[in-house]
Amino acid sequence: MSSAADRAYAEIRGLILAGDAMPGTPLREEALAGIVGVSRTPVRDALRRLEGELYAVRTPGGRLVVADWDADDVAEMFALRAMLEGHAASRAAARMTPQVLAALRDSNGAIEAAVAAPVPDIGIFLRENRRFHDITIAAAGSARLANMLSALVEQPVVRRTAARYDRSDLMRSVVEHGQLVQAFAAGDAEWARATMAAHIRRAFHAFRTAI
Amino acid sequence: MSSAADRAYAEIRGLILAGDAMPGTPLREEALAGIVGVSRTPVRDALRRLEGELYAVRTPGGRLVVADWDADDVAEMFALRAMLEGHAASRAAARMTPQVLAALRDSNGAIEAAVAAPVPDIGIFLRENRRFHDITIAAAGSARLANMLSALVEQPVVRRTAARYDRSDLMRSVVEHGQLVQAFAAGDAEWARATMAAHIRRAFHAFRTAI
DNA sequence: ATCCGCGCTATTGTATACAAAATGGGGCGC
DNA sequence: GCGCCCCATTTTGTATACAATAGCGCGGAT
Repeated sequence: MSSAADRAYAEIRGLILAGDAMPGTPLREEALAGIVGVSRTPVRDALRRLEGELYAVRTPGGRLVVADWDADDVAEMFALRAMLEGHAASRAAARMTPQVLAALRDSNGAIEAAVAAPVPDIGIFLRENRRFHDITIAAAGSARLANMLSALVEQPVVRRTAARYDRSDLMRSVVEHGQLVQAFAAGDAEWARATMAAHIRRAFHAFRTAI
Repeated sequence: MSSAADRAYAEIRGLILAGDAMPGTPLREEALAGIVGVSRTPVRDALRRLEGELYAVRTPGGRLVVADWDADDVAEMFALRAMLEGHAASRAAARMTPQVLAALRDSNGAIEAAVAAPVPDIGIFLRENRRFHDITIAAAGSARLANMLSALVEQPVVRRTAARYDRSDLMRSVVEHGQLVQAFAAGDAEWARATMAAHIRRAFHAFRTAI
């Protein structure tokens, strides 16, 4: 895979998500090339991807600036994610295999262990939470769906939310994942869909109160 | 906007959708550059966009080939479109204005006229149908939603379906659009969502029987 | 005869040079 | 003083040259 373009993508995306590049900040190719340490060509590739994922928007004159995520857009992202990931859960339930089910149980077990520790390990929680959802999306068996969701799963948003969770909040995630596993085990697509949608909408409201 | 890159995008996309480039056909940058009459640089831009929209997929070695749309993927596209465009209709209903409503009525009036003509004009039908849906998506006021739907609205798929419509099929679209307008006029988001979802799922089955 | 390894070729990735276009500022006219 | 137009500078778009890498075929050994 293309190393320079990928590094540029990751680094510029990082700048945006970390808040180092505020909304409205112009994304100048040459300046970014200097920062990343590559030429303009891979930077352009990265910017085009970021534009496609709406991390950047184009001014009338063709210049790119960091996109502004207002509260409405965040709400819309959660709504879309609830819909699409609910759909993914539905498909996954219909295609569930013992191996995938075991992987999901393993992931949720790791989350539970991290939460049950004397000092809950947020790092493990985030990593395994991500893995749980990735496994579900992969189990849905739709490349298109996975592609759409990839632009929607904002790890930093999840992180900021999780950082403020107390133990009972974290445990609620474990319980909800457990409910999802039950729905998957039963092969009940609608149960899985509804549970996933509820899980994500709860996360949305946790996020809202967190900020 | 960038003329060469856009022409390359449109032309390569056209090759894929027209069936001139069958699934699995390698998309070689230099060859495409020759066809379009530009250099590799804008062709690369176009290919990256097409890759993001899953018109092309990447082989393990980094080469791009035309993606294969099997029946399952088409079904999934319609399912996603029903979900997302239903959501768009819901949002549009909540944000409806007299101006947008008038534009939608105007569009559907044009469709009805085209269908009612002694020889139904499929060209006008397709153009105005597209406009009707575009107005709805724009009225939803979500750039992210519009962005996702743009990769999902396969005009050629619609075209192949519409080409086999008889007058009663075409008229059914007019009726369904009329129902949507009613839901919009009432500002009933859930009515609009359900009507749009039903409209698209009917189109899906029309497509299935057409092929 | 088949399988492995080597090297060649085709293809993509990256850098740079050049062209075109847009923004911003300064000066001119009203 | 205000507004507008034009030019300089900055920034993006495109082309080309070069580098790296994957694929593939050939030849040899077992």
